[in-house]
Amino acid sequence: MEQARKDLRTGDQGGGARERELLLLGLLRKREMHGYQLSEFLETHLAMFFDIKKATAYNLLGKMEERGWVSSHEEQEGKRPPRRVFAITPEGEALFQELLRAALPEHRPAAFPGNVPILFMDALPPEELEELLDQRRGAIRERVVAMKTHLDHVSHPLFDHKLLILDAELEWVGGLMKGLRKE
Amino acid sequence: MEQARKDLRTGDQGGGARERELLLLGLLRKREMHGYQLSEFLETHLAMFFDIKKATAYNLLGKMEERGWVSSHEEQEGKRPPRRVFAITPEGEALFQELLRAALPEHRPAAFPGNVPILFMDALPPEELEELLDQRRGAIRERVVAMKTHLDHVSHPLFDHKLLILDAELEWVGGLMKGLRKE
DNA sequence: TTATGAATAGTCGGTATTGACTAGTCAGCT
DNA sequence: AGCTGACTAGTCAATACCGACTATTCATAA
Repeated sequence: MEQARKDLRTGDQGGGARERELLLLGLLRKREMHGYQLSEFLETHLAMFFDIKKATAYNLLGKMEERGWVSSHEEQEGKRPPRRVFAITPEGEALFQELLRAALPEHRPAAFPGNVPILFMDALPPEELEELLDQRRGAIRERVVAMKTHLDHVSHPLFDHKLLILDAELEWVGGLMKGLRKE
Repeated sequence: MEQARKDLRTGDQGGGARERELLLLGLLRKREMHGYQLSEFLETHLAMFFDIKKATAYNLLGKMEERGWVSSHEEQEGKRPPRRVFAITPEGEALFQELLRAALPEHRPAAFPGNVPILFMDALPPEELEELLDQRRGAIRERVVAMKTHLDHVSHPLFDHKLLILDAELEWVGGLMKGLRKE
């Protein structure tokens, strides 16, 4: 009897970095770009929301080209070093549509690694704890301010999202501190 | 002139998986445990909040032992395969204190990879988009329900946090849908 | 003109992380 | 007494990800 085909999903990642591909495809959809342009955009406009580094973008673009979702051609401008311009292919567009419709209705619970220390609050004396939590609140407030400064210029649902989340965290830390004082 | 010492931070990670170490140290602080026990605990009690897999836990424990923050000894129970019991050392306790005080006042902005598709909402016809967003709302609501069921039994600040975040996201998706209908 | 620094366009080596696998033990059923 | 599935206790190969580095060109100023 044959072994059931090894469920070897390696090299075809099991749904992990799916959004990153959606992101790159979506950006290439608006206009073709070279890798550097893409990663610049990621770092200057999207870094607040999503964390993809240059090297990762190049890596993904390479893989997506192998799979036929994007194509690339060299382009020379003056004497600058030649650059590879990436564009989305029809197969890429199809995948984009598919990924988009799959991702939109789903809810991926966010990770808050910053909350680990909350598990161990009881290891600190209450006064010190209160002081530290107050500092945390201050840090969140600073982010809100920084965010609102941006908001004057650009408005986007993702900004609103970030603000709502920050508000929620602010309220939460406040609640923690109140809880401390009562005991 | 000597080159300024290479800023080679490899092998001494630059503040990335810091929280994972704090987490493991904090758990070992309450009582010593063998690796399997630890990873069981992570998967059954903490998976909702933090995402560490078994293999990662073992890996970290190994490294932390090398560095002297935890110690381990073999233990045999009946005929079961022997297991390594990990305990925190005084140096580990000192590190724990340090990491805790460093992490508590900081705010690490959370990543929401699930929001990538929001960037490309305009690629879909409004009716379909509304339908998909409605499904997303449903998915969030289900999580709230699941969460509240838990809350009857255990109460913990981390639960409250999760609920506040879910509420915020619910409100946000609602807002998105309202925005759609107005145009 | 030549040094200095910023921008352009990427590559590469190394670590972190994990899915899948191994291998022994126990409990219950037949 | 033999079989099956669940539990225990980990290991390992393979990928994902990124910090740091290389190398070229352009702007500018001394």
